[in-house]
Amino acid sequence: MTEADIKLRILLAARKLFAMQGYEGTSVRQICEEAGGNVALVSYHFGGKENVFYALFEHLFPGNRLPEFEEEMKDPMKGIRILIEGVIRFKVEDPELAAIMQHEINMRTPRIERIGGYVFPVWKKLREVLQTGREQGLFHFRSLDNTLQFVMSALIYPQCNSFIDPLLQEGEQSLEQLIEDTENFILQGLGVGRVG
Amino acid sequence: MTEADIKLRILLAARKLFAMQGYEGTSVRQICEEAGGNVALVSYHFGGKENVFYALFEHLFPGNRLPEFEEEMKDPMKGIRILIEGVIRFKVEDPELAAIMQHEINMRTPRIERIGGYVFPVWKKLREVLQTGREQGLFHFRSLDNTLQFVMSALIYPQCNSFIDPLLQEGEQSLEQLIEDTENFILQGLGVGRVG
DNA sequence: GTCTATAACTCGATAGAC
DNA sequence: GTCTATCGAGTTATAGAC
Repeated sequence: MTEADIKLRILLAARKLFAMQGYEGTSVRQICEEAGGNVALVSYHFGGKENVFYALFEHLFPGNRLPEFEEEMKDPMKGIRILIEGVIRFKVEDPELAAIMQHEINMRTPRIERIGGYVFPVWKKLREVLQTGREQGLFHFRSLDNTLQFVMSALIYPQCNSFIDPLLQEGEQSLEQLIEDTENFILQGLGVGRVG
Repeated sequence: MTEADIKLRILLAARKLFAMQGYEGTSVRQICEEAGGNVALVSYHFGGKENVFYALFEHLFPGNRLPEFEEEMKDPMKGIRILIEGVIRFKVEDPELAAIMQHEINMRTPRIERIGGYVFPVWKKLREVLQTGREQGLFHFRSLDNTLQFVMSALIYPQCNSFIDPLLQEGEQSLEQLIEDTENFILQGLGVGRVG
């Protein structure tokens, strides 16, 4: 068992447990047990529970790759599609980190400020795209603030709550179908294709 | 200080603290300190921390008044407007209880099942309204499951996160304006007025 | 690098005084 | 009805053995 092994296993164990129980609700003991190591390893490798948390974002959050799409973002239609697809893919591929973020934000935890540093660039870009799209006559809405929140909602919220599964009846669907439905709802909500 | 006084003060203190810190993150000691009473009063009046939690829903959740609108719900357009307005008003009038619910759902806490008993009737009604509206040719969408989640998202998520305030720029708005914007986005998203 | 043992703390709950 | 005092079980963190 090399150092990288146990460090990574601690990270993955922490992600799993933070997602299920929250940061406060998860003990260092639990993390190390899940990772197959000893209680003291968190202090030794990360210097405390808090640093394990931030290491998750440093290593596993894909929003850091946003600058790669700089060019496509200049076209609002391309831009909003890329953002929709990117956020949904993130949520499906790493539902645990997504749940952790949603929880931290909802609870306004003491870690929220540093989390903002990771996620704000994504939503700022979405805001720009909505703004540009309205200026070009593609999107139609009264309030940019509210619209930003509606679009964020449709991206963030669904599929994050197995809680509401009893209300659903259609069973499994493909990722592509989900992305298409989301695009349709959001673009219609933005009044794409509307006259005036 | 009568019994009702301290019981109510404990409830309000618990609501405030659960909203800020979550159920697990809030100690009985904190609740009693906030309520201006002693640690033992929770055990005495409620029989434990858990019963304080459920008492919040029993006494303060307005979704229990849903049956009053049975008649209006038969018209999908009236129905969806009532649900939109009702949910938004609840969130604005009792943001703490709303935050508690969002947190519990997000974390799939051990209390989630009983919470479902309070909130599922509301979302079941929304599902019915969407279904009926589609059958009547008013709404247009592929997946009822996904659409239900998009509408729920636009209702639940916005205004719940002061976290994203740094991304907003338009300042205060009236409740009526918020309801109107939400209605517009959702109804457009549902394809109201679309041909075919 | 990983462990055990333990210090120092906070938690929920309650017995018993008043 | 409300308090103090306390129990037992949990927590983070770390000193020191190996």
